[in-house]
Order: sequence, then structure tokens, then C-alpha cells
Amino acid sequence: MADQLAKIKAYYFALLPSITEEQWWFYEQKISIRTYKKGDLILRPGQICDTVSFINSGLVRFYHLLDGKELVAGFFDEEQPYFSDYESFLTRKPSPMYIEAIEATEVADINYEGVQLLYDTVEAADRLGRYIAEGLYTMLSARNNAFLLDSPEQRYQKLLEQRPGLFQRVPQYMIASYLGVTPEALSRIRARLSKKASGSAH
Amino acid sequence: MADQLAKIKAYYFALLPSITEEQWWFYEQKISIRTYKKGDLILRPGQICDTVSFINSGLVRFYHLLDGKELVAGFFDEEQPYFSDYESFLTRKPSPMYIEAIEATEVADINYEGVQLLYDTVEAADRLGRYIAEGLYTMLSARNNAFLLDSPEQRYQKLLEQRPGLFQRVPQYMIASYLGVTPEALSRIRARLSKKASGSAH
DNA sequence: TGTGCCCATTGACCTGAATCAATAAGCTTT
DNA sequence: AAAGCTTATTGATTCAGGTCAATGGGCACA
Repeated sequence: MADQLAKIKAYYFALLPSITEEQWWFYEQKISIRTYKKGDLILRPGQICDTVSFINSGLVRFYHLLDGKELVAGFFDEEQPYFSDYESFLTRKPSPMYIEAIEATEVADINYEGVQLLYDTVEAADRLGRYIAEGLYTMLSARNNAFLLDSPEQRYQKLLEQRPGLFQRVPQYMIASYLGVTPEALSRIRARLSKKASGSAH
Repeated sequence: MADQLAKIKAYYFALLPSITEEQWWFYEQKISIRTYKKGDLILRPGQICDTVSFINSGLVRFYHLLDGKELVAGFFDEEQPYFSDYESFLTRKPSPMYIEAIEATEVADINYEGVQLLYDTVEAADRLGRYIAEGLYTMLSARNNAFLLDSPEQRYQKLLEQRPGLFQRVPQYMIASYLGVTPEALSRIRARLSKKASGSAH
């Protein structure tokens, strides 16, 4: 148990330097450890997302199903450890999406009730909640601007720079969908870029 | 002065029922009232967005300039009173966008320094910051999902339902851009829909 | 009561990415 | 190592929406 909470505890203490061991104890009471096998669905459309999760290890993706096609909305892993359909979590409305473990994944999560209780009983919980909301906002906003301002090719290159590890762990057709194009289109982007690279090399 | 702060004060007290007059006084110290004329730029690309603003009256839009074309990212008014390039505000990085008053607008705003001071001195400030971050997140997430899942036509119809007032205050070419299409395309959407409506009427 | 400008509409054409289809290249599983 | 998957690539075709261009309506201002 201590082991499974080590990472999230380190995270909390880094974000909130003034947190005491006693306050941490209140958080700890509300945390559940869950494990998922590769392919497990963590959330389905129509469900209210009741948890905010912290990834100890593993990899999950968010996706929508539209006309039988999967639209990937995000990937979360040890580097990007907090995930939730936070809109559904906050508004208590059914989520439109799937969350799927695409590797064996272990998370530490807190449910809605637990979070509200912490807000009302533990000082500094509001600050933690604020940090999490701010972090999720910043991530979403950056993705939003990328879709507005960048071409699919630029989005691909940015992703290569910013999250190179993903390409080792995620099939290309999911990356394509995350970038907002079909697998065929991503394949052509890659062909174009490697031609350009070899062209400028000599 | 009392008059110019009445709305934001009511807003704070509604969000934070337990706030005291004394605590409010600390907030009040940090608030500035600003007025903009129609057409004034509130933020330009390259600037760090240093404020979170609350609209007393008026209407502003967010937009990007890309290849000489304006891409509208959002509208804010009395019904949607909090605005900021919150990503730039939080990360302290230059904003890529313009914020423009498209009507004469009066705002009450707080700058970054003031907000941080409040977080460190006033209890309940973190909670207010959390609410604001959560609200901005929810708005952005909804818009994001609309772009992923809805056609331009559906986005138009949703906007008609959800913010009918905008159509009286904003020229159609800005609405088109906000919906992610050209003015020509929006005109055709409207033509299609009014034909459909009259067709199903008899 | 013109005159000029901005905006919305409509039509003709163009283009980038989606779709459809076929092939090839990795993998697992036995 | 053969058989049977799934994924990636490449080519041909289609299509929604963008671009370009022309027309017309509304409104401000002289």
C-alpha cells in the first residue's frame, strides 16, 4: 500500500510544500488503488465520470465513437498522470466518451464525494483542486490552439518533440486520430517528411 | 465605484456564501475598473495576459490572426462574464491572440500579482480560483467536444439555442469564424436550414 | 436623397483530406 | 516456418468546404 501511494504522495507534497503528514492522512483515506488490464474500459459513454485518477504506471486513451469510427481525444501516462473526464466530473453529466487502458495500468483515484469532502474539511485541498483544474485547462487550451493554428503536419512534428515516448507505445492509427487525420493521411505526412529530410541531407 | 463593483461583488458572494465583508474588502483592493471603446484591443499577440476580467457590461471577442485571416476563438459578455487568456495568464507565456472589445465595454479586473497575493492571504481565494478554473475548463471542453463531434450545421444550431443574444450583437462573419467555417459556408448553412424549415412546415 | 461602404448571398471552380481498394509488411500462434 | 491476424503504405476517386468573383441589400453620412 505504501508503495502504491508513494508517487501520488510525492506529487502532492511537491505541489503543496506546506502540507502536513496529518493532512496527507485525510487524503490517503479517500484514495483507492485500481488496476486495469490492457484493453479494459475505465469509462463508457453515458456514465458520469466519478473519479480523478493518478497514473502510477501504464497508459490510457480517451476516445469518442462517431459513426463507428474512433476519435482519439487524448493519451495519459506516467508523465501526464492526472486524468478524468473533468467536464463530466464537474458538471455531473454523462460523459460522451470512452477511457481505455491501452496497457496494463495502475491508478490511484479519488471519487467525487471524496473530493468534495476534502474541499470542506482539509485546508489546502482547494489549492490542490485549483492546481489540477489549472493544469488540465492549460493542457486542453494548448491542444485547442494547435488544432486552430497548426496544420496536421505541424501537429505531428510537435507531438514528436513533446511526447516522443508515445510513438513507442501507441499504434500509429491512434496517433493519427489524435492528430485529427486518418491513418492514410498520417502515413502520407510521414512519407513527405522523410523525403524532405533526405532531400535536404545531401 | 460601489456601483461598478456591485455585479462582481454579487457574483463572489453567490459563489462563496461564507465570504465575509472583511474578506471582500481585500478583494476589492486588488480590483481595477477599466473601460474600452468599441474596437479597442485589450490584448495583442506577444503580450502576456496579466489579468482576469469580469464584464460589467459590453462584449469582447478572442481571435487569432493566421495568414491575414481572423479566427474567432470566443465571445464573452454579461452572461459569460469571466475572461482571460488563462493559459497565458497561468503559464506567464506570451499569448498568441487578440482580445478586442466589440462594443463599449466596462470590466472589473485583477492582475496576476493581485491574484497570487489573494491566494496567499485570503482564505477562500483558492476556492474562488478553483471555481473560475473549473468554469473556464468546462466551457473549453464543451467547445472542444463540439468541434470533434458536431458538424458546422449542428454547431450553428446549438449556438442559436444556447446564446441567441449573440446573433443580435455580432456580425455574421464573426459567428461563422467562431463556428469554424467561412462566411460563405455559414450563409449556405442558413439557406439550407430555412429551406428545410419551410419544407417541413406544409 | 444620393453616394459609398460594409456585409450577406449566390454561383463557379478548386483543393486537401476522406474514402475506398489493394498490397505489403510485421506480429503472433501453432 | 506456415497460416492468419493486424497495421502501414500506396494509388484512385470523391466530396465538403474553401476560394474567387459578382451581385445586391442595408445603413451611415454628407
